[in-house]
Amino acid sequence: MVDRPALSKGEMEVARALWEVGPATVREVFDALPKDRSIEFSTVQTYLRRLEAKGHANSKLDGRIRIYSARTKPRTVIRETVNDLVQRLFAGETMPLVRHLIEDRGIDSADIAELRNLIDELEKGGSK
Amino acid sequence: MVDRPALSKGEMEVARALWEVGPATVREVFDALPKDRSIEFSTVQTYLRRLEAKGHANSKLDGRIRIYSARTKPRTVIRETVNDLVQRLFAGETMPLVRHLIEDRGIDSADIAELRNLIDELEKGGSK
DNA sequence: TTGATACACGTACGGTTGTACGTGTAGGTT
DNA sequence: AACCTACACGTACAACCGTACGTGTATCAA
Repeated sequence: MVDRPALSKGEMEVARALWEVGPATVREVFDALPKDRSIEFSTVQTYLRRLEAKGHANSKLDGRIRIYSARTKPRTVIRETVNDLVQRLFAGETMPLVRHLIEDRGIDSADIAELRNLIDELEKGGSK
Repeated sequence: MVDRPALSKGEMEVARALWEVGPATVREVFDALPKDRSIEFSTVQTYLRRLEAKGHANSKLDGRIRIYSARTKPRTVIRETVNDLVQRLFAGETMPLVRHLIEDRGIDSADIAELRNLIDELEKGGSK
């Protein structure tokens, strides 16, 4: 469990794109970013470099093209990021954020169904 | 709706404390921070100053003592922060985060009950 | 073979952030 | 009166962030 530096916002979105498109070139990561996200190719390149510097990615040259791959799993990064956020903005409590998400951002009926299942499961199996 | 600069992590936790203890002195905000949060008084002072500079707080002198009060509501800051996070880390989707919170951080049975109510309400009234 | 294209890599630069110290002074304590 | 304490306020400073440009070079199209 090496303690890697936290990701900045910009790094995070590039990391997410990298998770999505798997081991990939800068171009592929760049293309995987939301198209309304106006950002230069070279900026993405910088983020990938920094991601690697922070130990969140690896890269190797394939010919003259550099291939990046994620080194940390989404789950890990999400956990650390969300834990930090909950700590700072909600004094460590989970539910206020859950409530906010559901009430403020809204979820559709398919999500409601899924959520119902989720908590049914929790109630059944997961005591602890 | 003046567009205020986003809050940094440190500013956020101080903002949260300020919301909690209402108009308050630096000392009161300082004391409202989790006691395991090792931080200097003067650092909190700096954060409050920055919060004010960013338009998220006001202050006035009451005799020798400066009183800070929040200028933005929790809901607003939370909304902006969470929206940004969801955008960057979850490509804009709400449910993966909800799922993460419930599965990874866990909620107790009281919370489950509350959640059930919440979605019952949603299903009943709120179509849209 | 000569451009055009694409990419790697180095570098940059002002702004923000985390963290805190030091100095001056008012108000309480002996 | 002489201290101690608490706070305001100014200042600091390195690291990190967002953002990107420029230069060199390999590859592809004509």
